[in-house]
Amino acid sequence: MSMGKVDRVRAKAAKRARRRPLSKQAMVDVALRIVDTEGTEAVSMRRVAAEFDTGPASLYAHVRDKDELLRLVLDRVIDEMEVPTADAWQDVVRGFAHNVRSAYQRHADVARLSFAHIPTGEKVLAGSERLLRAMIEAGVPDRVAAWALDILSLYVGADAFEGWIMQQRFSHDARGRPVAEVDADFVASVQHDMGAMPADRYPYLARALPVMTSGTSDERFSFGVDMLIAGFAAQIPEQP
Amino acid sequence: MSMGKVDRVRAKAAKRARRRPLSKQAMVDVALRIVDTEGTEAVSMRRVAAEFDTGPASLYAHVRDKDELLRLVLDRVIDEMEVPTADAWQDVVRGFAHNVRSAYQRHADVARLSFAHIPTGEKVLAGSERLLRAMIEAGVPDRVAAWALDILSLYVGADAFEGWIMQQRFSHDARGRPVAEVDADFVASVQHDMGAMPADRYPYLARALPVMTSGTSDERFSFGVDMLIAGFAAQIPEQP
DNA sequence: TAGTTGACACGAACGGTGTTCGTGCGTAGA
DNA sequence: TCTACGCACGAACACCGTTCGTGTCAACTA
Repeated sequence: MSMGKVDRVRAKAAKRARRRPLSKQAMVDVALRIVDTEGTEAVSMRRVAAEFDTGPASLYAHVRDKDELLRLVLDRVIDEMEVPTADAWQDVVRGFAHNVRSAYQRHADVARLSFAHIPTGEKVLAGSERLLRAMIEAGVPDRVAAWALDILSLYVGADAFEGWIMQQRFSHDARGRPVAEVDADFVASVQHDMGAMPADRYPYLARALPVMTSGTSDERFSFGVDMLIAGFAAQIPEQP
Repeated sequence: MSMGKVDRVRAKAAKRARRRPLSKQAMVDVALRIVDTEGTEAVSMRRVAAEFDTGPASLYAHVRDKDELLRLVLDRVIDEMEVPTADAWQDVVRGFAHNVRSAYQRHADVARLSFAHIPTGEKVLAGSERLLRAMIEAGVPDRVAAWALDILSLYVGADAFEGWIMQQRFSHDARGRPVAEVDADFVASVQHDMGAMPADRYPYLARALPVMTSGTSDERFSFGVDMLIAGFAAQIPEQP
């Protein structure tokens, strides 16, 4: 049953010819598919390599690090964003935030990778340019516009990441149960964690807790963006 | 040279008597010290166990998970915050944000653990209560106040985490070199990453890039908080 | 006091992880 | 035809989180 040396070499060559070749692109494809189905934590060099019928060492010819691979994944995801096209600067800001968030949301917890990473894809550059132009032309000071871009990116990434974690927790608990029930359970469990949170010592908190989870996550996100927009708007100096 | 059984048992007993006993508290102490000196990624069950002269299995009698241990670490850190005492609601919000951030900043990248975790420490409950009361008494609607707490917590955590990463990157590059030079290098490297970022295609972005890194990280953070405060303020309905 | 129970301790092992080293193959240029 | 050189990759290193089964010891019961 054992193969001779020639056979082994031939089988190896055939295998290599059959599968698609390694490349940065192809590796990102594979990694992103893993992210989509199982999240960023499930990506491992061995796992990616296995999809190419090889060992992990092969990947290091194309990529310095696991970190670099994940950064490439994030870059690809973020370049899925649509460039906002609205007229009013407020709508441009809203569109930017919404579109970046949508891109993240399509890919599990990929937003986890967004912290302290300055993206450089075509789309996100165009989107940022659009946002800055809209704000500055509306009279927002340069500094405010630049910082606004920074803050928005941070907020969007954080929201998308937190949203994914929450969704995971929910879908784990909720097996076809009614939403209201799951929601009530959540509030109850938080109250329990807070040590029954004596309502006489923390009356406002007790009152706020059910409100905090009211509304959809989309509504809460939009609310946050609108709060920031209102802040930016207040920075426009009066016209003489 | 080899020990008899009796000797081995005696040595073991002596060792056990000498070191301090395992407990949730003590484990959090050790884990937090590791976090402070080397960051959250450096915490491992083996490492913590080694500080008690034992193997990793011993820890599982006190803690369900590595996750639980890290959550306990975060809870301890967050309970270092000072409860804001200002009068004006805006200053309460500012104080809350600043104090939580300070607690995070004292402990490396501990803010990484803050996402989707609802803290339950005494101090943070008191701080939240104070914040909610200040806002609601100022006429902010319940829903806005509750969501404001949510958004602030998210923003503070994200800022502290990002700040730590940036600081790491800086202190790695900057070995006693003048700050301005390091800063210029940073801008240059970002520009390089952006594919030289043609200034004719992205004029606003090119202009905004140096501005984005202007000011201290504290200033940028305060700016963000003030933007949110302005947004919240705009939600106070007019008095009849 | 003798026996039992239960909480804590922990060595060993399982099945993973990222990364490096040394070697080999195959192709492009001299 | 010979020589480099980029890519491939098996093997190994030094870790990781977690579980299992056993061991030990203190406190409670009879």
